[in-house]
Amino acid sequence: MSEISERVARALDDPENWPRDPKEAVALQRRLADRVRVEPLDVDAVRLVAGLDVSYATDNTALSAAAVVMDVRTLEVVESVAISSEPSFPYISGLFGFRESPPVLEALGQLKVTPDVYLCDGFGLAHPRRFGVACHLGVLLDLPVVGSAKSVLFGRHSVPGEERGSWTPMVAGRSEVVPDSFALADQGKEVLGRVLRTRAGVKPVYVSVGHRVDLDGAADLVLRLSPKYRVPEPVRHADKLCGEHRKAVLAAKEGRTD
DNA sequence: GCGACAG
DNA sequence: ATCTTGTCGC
Repeated sequence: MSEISERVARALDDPENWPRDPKEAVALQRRLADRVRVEPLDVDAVRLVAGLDVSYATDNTALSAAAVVMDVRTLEVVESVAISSEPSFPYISGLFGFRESPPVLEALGQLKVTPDVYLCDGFGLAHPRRFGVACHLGVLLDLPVVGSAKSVLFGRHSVPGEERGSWTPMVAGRSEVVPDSFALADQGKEVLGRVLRTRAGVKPVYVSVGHRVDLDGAADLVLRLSPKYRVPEPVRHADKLCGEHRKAVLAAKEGRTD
């Protein structure tokens, strides 16, 4: 059994990790948020990154999760895993981790290789209680996790330049576009994440720390993983894989009428 | 009380 | 997230 499998099993098997209603979930987030650690990440030392994503059926009765491990330097897929399951928690903005983590953990448990860093399709610290899904997975596994989201949930920010690589800080506060977020950050406002232009002239992505990384390292990594498309490659591949997997499972089910 | 609200 | 055709632009 790999090192990841053991961590996954510990996380999934502990009933304390899986509240059955939103009220308990919020309370648990507040407790787990204290365990998040921000620390430097040497991106040059990173080799394998696992992109994570989940695809849901329209009727909300089925889902598929995928983990795609890529070599940061060559952007080649080293290993990919997809699993199917059923939703165990409703989608509630702010409680995303409770819905997304179980299937993602299940997929990670089947990995043979050991990624250096994990990349989530969602937020980390840029969250009302500083506990987005990237923090959630990071704390449950105590492994480095980065969050990269496609839209904003929480945080004020200005618009970065149009060229690839330009960015602006996201500071604490209700989601809103402000004239100059660098000025706000200089005023001592808590920096929660970074609005990063991964592709010239295209809507930016929102990067934040999940666990055991820092914002500079997280943004550096996301930019390196997005040489051509807006969404970083490992997440892009995981998105495609879990979508295909879910459809394949559905087709197989209908074919057998059981 | 009202509006906002990752995937 | 998912359901969907065409369409605008590099």
